[in-house]
Amino acid sequence: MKIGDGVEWAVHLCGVLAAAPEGRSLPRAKLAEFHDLPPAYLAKHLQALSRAGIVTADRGVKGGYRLGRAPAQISLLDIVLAIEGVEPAFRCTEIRKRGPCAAGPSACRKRCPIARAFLEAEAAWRQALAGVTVAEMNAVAAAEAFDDNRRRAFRAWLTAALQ
Amino acid sequence: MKIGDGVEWAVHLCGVLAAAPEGRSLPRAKLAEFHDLPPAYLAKHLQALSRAGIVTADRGVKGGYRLGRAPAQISLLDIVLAIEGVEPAFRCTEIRKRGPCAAGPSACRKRCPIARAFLEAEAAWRQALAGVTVAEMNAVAAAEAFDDNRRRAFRAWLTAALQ
DNA sequence: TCATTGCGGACAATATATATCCGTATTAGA
DNA sequence: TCTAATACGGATATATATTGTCCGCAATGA
Repeated sequence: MKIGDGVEWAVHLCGVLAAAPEGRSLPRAKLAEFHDLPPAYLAKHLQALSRAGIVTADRGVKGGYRLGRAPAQISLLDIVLAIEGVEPAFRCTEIRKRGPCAAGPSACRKRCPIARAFLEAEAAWRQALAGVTVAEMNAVAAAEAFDDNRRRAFRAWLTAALQ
Repeated sequence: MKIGDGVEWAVHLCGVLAAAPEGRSLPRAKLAEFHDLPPAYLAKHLQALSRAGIVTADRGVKGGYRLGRAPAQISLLDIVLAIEGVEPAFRCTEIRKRGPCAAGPSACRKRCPIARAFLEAEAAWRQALAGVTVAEMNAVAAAEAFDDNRRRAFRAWLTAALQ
C-alpha cells in the first residue's frame, strides 16, 4: 500500500503558493525548480489540483498557478483526494459470493463486515488528514525550519519567480 | 493508493481457519477452493501469514494451515502488516532538502511536518484496524450472513475439507 | 518408500506509476 | 495583429509493482 510521490510534491508546493501574494501565480517551471522536480510530470499533478479547484491555473503569458482558496481552507485530505483519487484503498471484491459456500442474496443484505471495518479505518485516516490544513503546515514549517537566512533566501527566490 | 487483494483473501480465510477445530489444519488447495482463488498465488500470501506467526503451517501429508493463536488475538492490522509489509503508505522523499531554497541540517532538526501529519493519520488508521479481530468478524458474519442452511453447508464443506 | 504438503526462488504476465513530448488553446504585451 | 509564454489533454515510453505460475527441495504421515 503506497501513496504516490505526487501527494508529497503537491502539499509542499501548495505551501509555496500560499506564500505568494494574493492573486499572483507561479508557473510550472518555477514550482518544479523549487524542489528540483521533473517539470513535465509535475504538470500532471498540478492539472489534477486544478481540476479539483485546489489551485487556479492561469494560461498565457504571466500565467501559472495560484491557490484556489485560502490555505486555511485546504486540507491534506483535499490534496490526497485530488491527486490519488477518491476511491478507497481497500477494494472489496466480494469473494464471499464465490466458491462452494457462496453467500447468496439473503446473506448479502448487509455489506461484508470486513469491508465495513476497513472502510471505517480509512474514515479515521481521512478525518485525521481533513483536520490538517496547508496554513497549519506553513505555520509549523515557519517556526521549525526557517531562520532569518532561509526566510530571506525564500523571499528572494519568490520575488524572482514572480518576476 | 491501493491495498492488494491478498489482504481481503487473508482476512476471509483466517475466518475460515477460525472455524476449524483446534489443532486441525486446512491445506492450501481447500482454502483456495473456498473462495475460488488462484491456489499458486494464494500460497504466497499464506506463506506471509505463516512467517508473521498469524498461521502455523504443517508440512507433509495431512498438513496445511491453522491459526497461530486464538482468533480474538488476531487483529486486522496484524494481517495487513503481514501481507502488505510494515512500511507506511506515505513515503517522505525529503524534497525539502532539494532545490534553490533547500533546507539545511539546522532546518531539518525536526522531521518534516508534512510527513508527521501523514504518519499520524496512518497511526489512526492502524489503531482502528488493531481494534478489530478475526473473532469479531466471525461473530458479525455469523449473525448477519449465516442462516441455518448456509451454516449446514459450511459445516459440511469444512468436515470434508478436514477429512 | 511414496504421496502429500509447505517453502522459497525463478520466471512471466499484467497493471500501475512515473515521465516525456506534442499539438492546441489561451493570454499578455509588443 | 503577431509573438512568446503558458496550461491542457492525449499519446506514448519506461520503470516498477502487482499478480500469477512453476519447479525443485524439504518435511511428514501412512
